[in-house]
Amino acid sequence: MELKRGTDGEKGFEKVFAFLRERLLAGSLKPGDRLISERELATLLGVSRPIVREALRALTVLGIVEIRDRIGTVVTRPDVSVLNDFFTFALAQQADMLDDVMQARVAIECQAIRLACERANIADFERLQRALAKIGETIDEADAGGLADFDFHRAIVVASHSETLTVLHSSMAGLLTHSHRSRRELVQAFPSMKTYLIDDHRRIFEAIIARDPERADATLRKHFAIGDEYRRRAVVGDVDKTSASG
Amino acid sequence: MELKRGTDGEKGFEKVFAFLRERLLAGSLKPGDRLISERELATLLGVSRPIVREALRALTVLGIVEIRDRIGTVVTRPDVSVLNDFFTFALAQQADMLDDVMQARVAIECQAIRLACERANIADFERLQRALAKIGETIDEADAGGLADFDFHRAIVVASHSETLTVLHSSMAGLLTHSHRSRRELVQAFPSMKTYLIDDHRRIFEAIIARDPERADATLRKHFAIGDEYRRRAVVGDVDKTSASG
DNA sequence: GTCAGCATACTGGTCTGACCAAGATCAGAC
DNA sequence: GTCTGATCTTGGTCAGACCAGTATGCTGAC
Repeated sequence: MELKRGTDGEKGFEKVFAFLRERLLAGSLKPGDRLISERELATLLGVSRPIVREALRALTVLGIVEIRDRIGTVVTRPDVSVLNDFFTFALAQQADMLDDVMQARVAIECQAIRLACERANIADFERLQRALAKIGETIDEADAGGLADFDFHRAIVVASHSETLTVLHSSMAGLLTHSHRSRRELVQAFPSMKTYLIDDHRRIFEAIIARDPERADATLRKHFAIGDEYRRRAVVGDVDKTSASG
Repeated sequence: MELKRGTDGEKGFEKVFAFLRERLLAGSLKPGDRLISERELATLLGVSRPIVREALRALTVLGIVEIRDRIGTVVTRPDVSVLNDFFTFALAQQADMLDDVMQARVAIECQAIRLACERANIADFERLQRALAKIGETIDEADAGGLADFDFHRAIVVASHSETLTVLHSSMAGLLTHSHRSRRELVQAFPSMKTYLIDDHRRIFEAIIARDPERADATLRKHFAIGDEYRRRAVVGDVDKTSASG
């Protein structure tokens, strides 16, 4: 990595950032710790306060520290929001990335569901069941339905008890909700989707209950594939109730 | 999202950040564009220059813009380094996260290999083949061997032609190299690993050549599982040449 | 002795204005 | 028309200042 040893060579910002990074990585600065004040840091490193603020702000957007007004700067546990921001920006500038992100989402979820089969506990099962029920109840509503769909999938990832997977998954949350919602809007055009949505999710749920990773993965994968298929058909205007297309 | 409409309410930093974020997300600021100068931005938004710098610095660490000394600030294509930084920091503070990250790595790679089966071209095949050969050549070297191993796996992800997967994968590169290297050190203790390493990678390669996603995924997954198994046995000192354990 | 209340030191949040070094630009010399 | 150099502009940084609240501790009342 480009972890330059920061004795003196760097410019102001780099110096402060490297200084803090070292402590952070070495563990001498742990979550919960309060940093010394901006002024002290400035004099300590021989830079001006604005520079210190730049470094602190940088760490803030990275979710490493939190600047509390009139309190001080404290080290926080790494947060998701960074990835969220990143994906948000990245996506805005490359719309074609959306399909890519969906692939990543599939990757995360399929791995999560395998872990979920091993690690899920009663609470996870209950959460999944509730989400499943909600999907059935909101099948005709685009907004609520999309949310229920999203909740179910999130419940899968949560059940994996893997923080990293959860973080990655939720970092794509913004995009996923869009996707889920638009999928629900397709329900109007594709009545057959209702069965697909309900049955698929139920089958996925059952596979987790059965603690069968292979089946769960395969079912989930198929679920995504069918969703893609519907979306493709929607694009070409091939609706199953032979209505007019755009 | 917390995309507050930034007319005036926010504090200085938020105001500038929100202002730029809007342009970035709306697409009026595209990669390659040069922002107006810090001074102009400051007067335009009614804040001081240090504040503007904070916002620009924040965007910099997010990999959205690049501040070029004495040139100006330009919008860049979203970069991996953010995720790299994030994972680096996150991992430093939660060592237990490493296993989690490995799970994410498996997720990414298994998805990537499926895509690779569909999308890989001749160049990808050749890259894989070269990496495979390298693995055979460097089987007795810890460093070079670890690198060759890593290259092969990266080649898989590259062959998926999915930028997001590639980004995610390489963001975990730092950790993966460690993992690959320590695995190679195990080779000393487990002579049987040589066969495992070479044969497994070859089987993976063949599955991609055959363009069989299911087989490729399954083989890769098994590959990881066996690696885990070796690592577990190493921890408990169960070496296959009945040598002394630590 | 205890506790409320206020003064003060300290913190982040921000601004102003200034200086430096070097790329960018354009006028003027050739 | 081209080349060169002064000037403008840009980022990089600093110093010092003010504000608004927090935290602390001292003081005085009880």
